[in-house]
Amino acid sequence: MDISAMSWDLSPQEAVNLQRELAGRVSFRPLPKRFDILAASDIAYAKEKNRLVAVIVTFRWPDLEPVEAVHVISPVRFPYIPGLLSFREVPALLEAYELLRLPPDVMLCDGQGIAHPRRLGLASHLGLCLAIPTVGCAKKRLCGIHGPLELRRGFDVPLVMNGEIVGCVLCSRDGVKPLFISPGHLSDLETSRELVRRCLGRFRIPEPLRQAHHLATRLREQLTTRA
DNA sequence: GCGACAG
DNA sequence: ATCTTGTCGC
Repeated sequence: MDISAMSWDLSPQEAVNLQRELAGRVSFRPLPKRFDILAASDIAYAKEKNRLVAVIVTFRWPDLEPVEAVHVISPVRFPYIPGLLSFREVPALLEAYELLRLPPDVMLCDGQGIAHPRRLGLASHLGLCLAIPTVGCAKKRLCGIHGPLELRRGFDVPLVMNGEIVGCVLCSRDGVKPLFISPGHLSDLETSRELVRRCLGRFRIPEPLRQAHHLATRLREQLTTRA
């Protein structure tokens, strides 16, 4: 199957079948010890106009100095269905990716990696399409179970699915709701968690994702405020 | 049948 | 995610 020529106009059932097939192609390995560019992606929706803004921002690693930011605005053509988020967001992110002048070495995604019912969350799906390492960083749990977590910055507990550890639940700041970290593609449990830890600033959301989210929101405003 | 349910 | 007002806290 040729991922680059993939059709994105699928029925939910076809999407599920595709996920089952693609999940077997996800691979795991430690993220590179050293690399130059980290990317973070996010999407904002202009509900009224049925359009979305896909944003990718890149940073130098490990200092996190901004490098470039790109975005695309495109129509929403797949409904939100828990477990099928990637079919709604990945197509636009692939378009945005083409606009980057400097290809990133790793991408942080706003959603799950393999912590997914069929082990193919947004981060895994996107990483597979781009053939680059990705890490999933979600604000809520999709599936899996975990024990109690002490709400102190840096603390984490394993996220378990069917007896297997698929990620971790990480407290990014004292007293806040935890993040759900899982490997996307070409990454692993430990290096994914450490990458996110190194991206933590003074807010709950890791700084790169937070900036991508800010830009997406700002662009959505323009879309709503203008003609 | 009854919840749970990324963004 | 989006919509939406005031409000509690550092």
